Order: sequence, then C-alpha cells, then structure tokens
Amino acid sequence: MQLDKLVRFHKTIGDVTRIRILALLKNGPLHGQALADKLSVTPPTITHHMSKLREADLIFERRDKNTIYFYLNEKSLILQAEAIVKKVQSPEPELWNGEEVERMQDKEKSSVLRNFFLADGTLKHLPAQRKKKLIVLEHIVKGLKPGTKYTEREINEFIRQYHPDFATIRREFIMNHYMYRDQDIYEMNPPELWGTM
Amino acid sequence: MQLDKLVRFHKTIGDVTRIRILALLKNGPLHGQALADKLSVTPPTITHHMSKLREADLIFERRDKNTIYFYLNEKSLILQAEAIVKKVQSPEPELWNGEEVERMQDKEKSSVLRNFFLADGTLKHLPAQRKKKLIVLEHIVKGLKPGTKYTEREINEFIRQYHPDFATIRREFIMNHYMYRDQDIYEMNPPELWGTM
DNA sequence: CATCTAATTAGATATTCATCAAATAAGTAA
DNA sequence: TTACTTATTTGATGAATATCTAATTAGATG
Repeated sequence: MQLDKLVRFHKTIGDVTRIRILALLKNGPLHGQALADKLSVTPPTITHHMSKLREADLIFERRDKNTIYFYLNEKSLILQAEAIVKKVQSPEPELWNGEEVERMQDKEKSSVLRNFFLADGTLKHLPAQRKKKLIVLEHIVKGLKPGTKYTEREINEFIRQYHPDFATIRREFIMNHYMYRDQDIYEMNPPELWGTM
Repeated sequence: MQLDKLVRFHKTIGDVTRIRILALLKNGPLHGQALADKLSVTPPTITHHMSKLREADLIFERRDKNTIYFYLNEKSLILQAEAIVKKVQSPEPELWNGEEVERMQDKEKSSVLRNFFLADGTLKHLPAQRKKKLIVLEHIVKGLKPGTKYTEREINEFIRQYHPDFATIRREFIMNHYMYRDQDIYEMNPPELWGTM
C-alpha cells in the first residue's frame, strides 16, 4: 500500500465522531439525518465526515428518493487496518514510494568516489547528502584493519591521509557506527552496523 | 478497548513521519539523532514524535550512556491495529464508554409510557429526548395492523386518537422508519427497522 | 410551477498539531 | 570542575481541521 493512503486511512479513523459513525454503520445502513440525530451534530458536520470516509474508501452509498443511505465498506476497512501490521511484520525493509534508496549499486558508488576524491586519493570534502556521505566514509574506513584497536592519535593520523579535518570525519565514523570508541581506544565495527543506526 | 485509546492510536499512526519512524524501528532499535538524520528533521521533532508514540504505547526504550535507543513495541501495535477490525466485525452492538443505551428495559419503557400518556390513552406530548420519543412512537404504531396498507387520511384519523397534531407524529413515523410511504399509501415497517436508521 | 425535504456548500471560528530555533537539562568524560 | 554530547523544553509559526450557521442545490411531490 502507498504511504499516503496508509496515513490518510489512520488520519480518517483517528477522530471520535468518525469512529462512532463506523460503529453505527456496522449494524446496518443509515442516512445522514439519522446519524446527525444519534451523534448530536448538525447535518453539515455529517456531510464533512462522510466525505472524509468516502475518500478513505470506508463507505459506499445508495440513494432512495431524497435520502442517501450510507453503508460500511467492511472489507476495505479490514484490509487497510491490517496494512500497518503487514508493514511492520515483513522481514525485509520495504521502501515507501519515493523514499530514497539507502543502498546504492557499485557503479553508482564508484561515481560518487570519483566525484569526491582527487586523483592523489585525498578527499575534496564530505558530501552533504547522507547517502553519498556514507559511501565516502565506508571507503575511508576500509583502509583500517578489522579487529585492530587504535588510539585516537592513530586514528587522527590515519584520517589526515585523506583530509585535514580529521575531527569531523572521526565524529562521523562514530555517529554512523563505522567505529566504536571505548575510552581512548577506537575499533572498527562489523560492516552490518555501518550507517544502519 | 476504550474509545479514546482507539482514537489516540489512529491519530498517532496518522502522521507520515511517525509511520516512517515505525518502519525504521522494525529493522532494529535506533537512537534519536539517527532518526533525525534519516528523516531529515531536527532532534526536537523526534522528541515530539517519540512522546506521541510513547503515549500510544508503541515503543519502549533503553538508555546507554547518553544515548537512548528506541524499540518498536510490535505486539502492542498489532493488538491496537486489530481493535478496530474486531469492533466492526463483532455481531452485537458494542457500546462505547458513556454512550447512551439505545434499547431500554421493559420496566423503563412502562415508566416512560405512564409519564407521557394520560389515563384515557391520549398522548400529552412527544418527548424531546430521542430515546423516550421512540418508545412513544413504538407504542402508538403498534395500534396498526402489520402488512396493511393505509391512506394518509386513515393514518391521520388513527393518530388523532392519540393527539391532535397528527402531521408531526406522522412525519416522525416516517423519519424514524416505523412506517414507509409510497405515493399516498402508508404501511408499517418490520420492527427491526424501527428507530434504527 | 411551487413546495417540501435531505444533503451540500460557503464562510467563519476555534482548536489541534507538526515543525523549527534557541535555551536548558541530564548524563558522561576529562 | 569544566567541557562535551544527547535529549528535552519552551515559545513561535503556519497549516490542517472539526464544528457551526446561513445559504444553496437537487430531487421528489403535488
């Protein structure tokens, strides 16, 4: 399901009057004035809520003379209510429509590295875009040995090979979980953690 | 589940940022700044959303040094998401906390009839309270024969036995589905429809 | 056509709420 | 203690929205 549709569904249900309308309709169709009467609101208010419920595909209607009967679309309600559960239970990370893809193809990664590193291997500057920044950090951190403990001074010297502002990059390493710091000792994290938290 | 809790749950889910937070947390715990980073909002915004999610019992948290990791409360989310489905699927009409009971006991009905009818069987006046008004209408309409067709004139005369303002009461009969009108012919509806629409 | 009825629209008001920048708090480290 | 880091509070702003009254529409009836 689309993200905006899911949001609209819950926004629609998230109103006490509309929930009560649904609870009334579950016992059978009702027309506008009967709803207004039972809920102690005016007909325009009912019209307002019904158009919200219509947009969320939660009702359908049948006209008889001047009177419009509203029916609960139970199937659609159940389907939409369970969408959030599916979203949260599914094992792999689903991406919303239009959401930026966190993982990049290798080809795209090379292009980012070409753009932000000079020919001598030093870094021009950290990309502002998170996705690209992570690629740069990943590239630099791979120059360290896994399982090895480093002092802060050693880390600084290592990073300075790429860029003079070692403090910023060192902080980014920690913030994005490329490295872990215990006291004054730095150590590389396993790749599963990189950029994930 | 309480009505207000159900409403709060859906109000909480009905926000695009909060849904995205839940989708991120499903892959594992995250701390505030990581969320702020991934969602491109400021830390105060995350604090705001987390307190909403906390009120709705959708997260729990664990502190490590200065960093607070947020975890998805998947069980609670699923339970609350399914509450609306149960509400709408359950066969008998469940009543919200504080909602007026539509059906009255026979004893209460007698008391209403005693209060609004005179000893000679005529009606003093229609009750203003909907619940009581329906009891009075039901009592009068029971004087008609089911399955019989009446002209408007016959209906007027019938109602006049109870009260001179037959027009108002006749209209109430139709509005509350005690009777059905086709052209100039009136007929009693089956009791299941009385007062329900 | 004129009338009635149910529903909708238009416009106004008050409230809720998502977000941010700036200031503060709370906890950790040196 | 002093400095730093993560999170929270405060106050402001703009947008969304639930509700009402009054006016209008649309369909049915006579």
